[in-house]
Amino acid sequence: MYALVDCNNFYASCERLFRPGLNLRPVVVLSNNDGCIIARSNEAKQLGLVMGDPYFKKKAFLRQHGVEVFSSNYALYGDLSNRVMTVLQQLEPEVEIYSIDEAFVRLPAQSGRSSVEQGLEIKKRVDRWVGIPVSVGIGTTKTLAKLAATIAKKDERHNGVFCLDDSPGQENILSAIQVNKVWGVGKRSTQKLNSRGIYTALDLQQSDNRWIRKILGLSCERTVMELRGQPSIPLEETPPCRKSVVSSRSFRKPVRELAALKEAVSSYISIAANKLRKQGLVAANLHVFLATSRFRTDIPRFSGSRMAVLPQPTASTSPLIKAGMRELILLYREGYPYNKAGIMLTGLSRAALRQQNLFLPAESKRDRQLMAAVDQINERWGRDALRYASSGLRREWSMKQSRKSPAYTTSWAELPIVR
DNA sequence: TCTGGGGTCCTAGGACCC
DNA sequence: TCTGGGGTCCTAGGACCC
Repeated sequence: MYALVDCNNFYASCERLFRPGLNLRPVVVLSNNDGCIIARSNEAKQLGLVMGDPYFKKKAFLRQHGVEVFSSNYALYGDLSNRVMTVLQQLEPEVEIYSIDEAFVRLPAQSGRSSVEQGLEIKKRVDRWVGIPVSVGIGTTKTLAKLAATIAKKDERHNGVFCLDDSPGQENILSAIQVNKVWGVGKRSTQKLNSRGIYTALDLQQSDNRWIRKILGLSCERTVMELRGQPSIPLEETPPCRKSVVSSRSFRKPVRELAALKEAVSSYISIAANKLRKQGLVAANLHVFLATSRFRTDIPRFSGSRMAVLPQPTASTSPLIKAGMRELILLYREGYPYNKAGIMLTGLSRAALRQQNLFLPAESKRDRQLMAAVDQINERWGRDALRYASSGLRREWSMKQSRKSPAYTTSWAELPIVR
């Protein structure tokens, strides 16, 4: 059996962990730049707040209902996520970390306990050792486990653990689930399925899989097989090598000048290059992109991207910035109020196995040492302690985060004090 | 005034190879 | 009159996920 362990309202639960006074209060967490609501406690859900609601539209409502609002604090969420995953890995031999707040776990058959008992044990242990509430869904495939988890979360009779096995009642349960709730079935596929008379998870399970493949492709055919209890999406314990690294942000307010865009793009490149080095990778290509607001139809709009092929694969910040600046200048059009810029690194390979350029000198040892020194200093003193001048000093474009909680667990200066 | 960020996989079509 | 067959690689766009 597979279990999906899913942290309940993860970001909101993280914020509550160090503010237990908020435990029965409505809490929401905002996306970067304090843009949208991306996490809600159950109380906030009950107030009718929706995932993706723009903050500025709900500000008054939130104040009126005494909702506690947080900017996102990824240092905190990342650290608590690691703790949850560590507990799972101590408890079970096979764990796939699926996202920041979810993991698939294989439940061993010969444990002498039912799978629901094992699920309850997992839930109890995470609660006790980390303090984050989780739901556990169990099934013979990952897709069924995901589905079971939505039931575990919604229906309080199950104490947060639900098993969707092949018992006779399964059909009733599947027939009560809308097809768009199935993992892998999104908005577009739902439209196509609905127009062909398929509305529920049961309808999909009973469709002809060849026919589904013709209409919706291979991925959806796999989903059908999985709904029938036939594993078609394997557990991936060791994550495959990353294929791209992205760094992008919305600006605090629209930016028109090239100079400010250069600072932003330099900063994003610095962040991404550091990520590359941390994982022992190098990139062969750098993409730069630039866009005005998607939501303003009353002003001129522009969105575009350019790619540079680097002279040789690298993880050094300066050649990446050099290439990025060149592409940005070519991409930039004067007179637009840009609201977002970003970069993407692709063509990744392991630094140790990189393909050298026959006609260029290999990257020097000095260069590597410089990067290692920069990373070390920034690890110790914070991301921006030492940075390239091209990424700017005043950074008026930098994102808004007006309601951020302390980095309780990852910064000595911000440790909570117990009296 | 104000609407996030970071990923993956699949498919079709074009370019190219022998 | 008539113009093969079997491949690979790359890219862009679509769809999906959290």
